[in-house]
Amino acid sequence: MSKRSRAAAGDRIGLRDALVRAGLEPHLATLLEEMPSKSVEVDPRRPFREAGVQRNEVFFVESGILAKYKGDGAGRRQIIALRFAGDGILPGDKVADYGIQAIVRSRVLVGQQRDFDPIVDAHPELARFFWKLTQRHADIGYEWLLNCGRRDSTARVVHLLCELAERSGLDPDNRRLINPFTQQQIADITGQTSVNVNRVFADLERQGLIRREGRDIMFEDWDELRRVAGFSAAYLG
Amino acid sequence: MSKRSRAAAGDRIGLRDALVRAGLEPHLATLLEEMPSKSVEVDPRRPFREAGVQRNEVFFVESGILAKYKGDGAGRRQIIALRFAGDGILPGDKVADYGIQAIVRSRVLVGQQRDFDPIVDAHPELARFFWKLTQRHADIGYEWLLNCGRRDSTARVVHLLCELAERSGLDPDNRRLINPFTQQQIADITGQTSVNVNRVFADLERQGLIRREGRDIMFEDWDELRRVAGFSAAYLG
DNA sequence: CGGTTGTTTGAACTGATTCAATCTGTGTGG
DNA sequence: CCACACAGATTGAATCAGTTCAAACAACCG
Repeated sequence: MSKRSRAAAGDRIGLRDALVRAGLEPHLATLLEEMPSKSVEVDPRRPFREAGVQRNEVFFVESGILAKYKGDGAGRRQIIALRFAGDGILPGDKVADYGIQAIVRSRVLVGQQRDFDPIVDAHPELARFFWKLTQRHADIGYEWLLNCGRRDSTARVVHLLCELAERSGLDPDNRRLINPFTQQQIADITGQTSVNVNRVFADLERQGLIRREGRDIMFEDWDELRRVAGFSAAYLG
Repeated sequence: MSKRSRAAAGDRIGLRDALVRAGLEPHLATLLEEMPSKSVEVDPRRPFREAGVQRNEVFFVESGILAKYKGDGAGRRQIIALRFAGDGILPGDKVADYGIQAIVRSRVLVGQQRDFDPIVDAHPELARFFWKLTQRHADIGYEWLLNCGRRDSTARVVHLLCELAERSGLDPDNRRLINPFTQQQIADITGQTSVNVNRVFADLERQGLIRREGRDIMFEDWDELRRVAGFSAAYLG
């Protein structure tokens, strides 16, 4: 997805535009938008789709942010991926082993796999487009894995903030990041506890690297933050 | 990829067969195998491809195991994905931010992107096949993320062993797992130190859950191991 | 045999968790 | 406007899982 010049996390753009920005040919984007589907408002932190059931659906995020998550079987929860406006959650060939929740109030286009598949079959470029999109999602997943596996808790949190700034299109001179996450959600993404996330934030603020206003975050020292996070935007493609 | 009835980690099967087993139409598999390419022996734990350079190559594993890895910029290393026989490492549109190494001595078919792309363009089913394959790889990556983020060190190690048993096709009544990994590599996959991996193994053996002969591992109590790992093979598709 | 690579063990340390309590902001109904 | 409930943020104290450092040991190979 190419970078957007100015678009906050909660922005509202049409699905077609979002797909075109993501690199899809306009006429194919139109096709997808016109696919039989319903557009749904999804409340944050409420059940939307549970894991473990057969789901024959396609989702496209029109606005807001969705999270895919998995449980470890003992109540611990890991958010494994985020989907921003224009991103999709595509059906696999098996029972979905992940649930879906919204991070912020989101508008989601829900289609049926039986309507989606024929369109893809009829337009080979779509398979290629979704292949590339899946590749991008996998690459982000790999960076998250590096994050959880090899970085300390401060770096993990800051890395997520840097990624969020990139993906939600913070402009470089505007230092305010509109942070849509609760500390618990940041914990679920970065593989730690909300208590520790809170301590990390307090530390960062004490060191003067960030300043906080409510949930939002001011990047006081962008370069130093990138450094402590070991952040390089390369993996975002 | 469908399960193989009997095939150890180091087995030697033709690429074509491996691709067909992975679900590809025979004539398409033939096309890929006949693509201009060279077949290379890759030594384990030696540099094969470094991160950060433009790579216009496609790789298909003919035999053995390849690992994709990333560094955190401070010398710490995370293995982010494994590729078994029949798996491919497909080119992205950007500079590869990961390196490649072999886990065991492997035979790898190396092709050029400029030869690969036209074949895919000419055969739409290939785009769909690789899309599905990428989706599978992403799903495995997500499970690894859950592993690193939410499970303790014992569960992480055992989970990897269970996955290895599934992916390399251990048969259910044969309890011996031919383990190709050094403890350092297991540490690099599960996000911990080799010292701790060693302690985990010693614990598991002390508890009678596994027995070790050299590097290989006997599953003494398959059910209990799956339980401590929270392992369910669903994500492997 | 010597060199190299991987495994094992101990002791000290520390980053992060756990548990529990308190505080803050926001929305709701009276 | 206030009282109340609720979700999320903050803090402290105790604990523990996993790291770090360092050294010894084992297996393999030319």
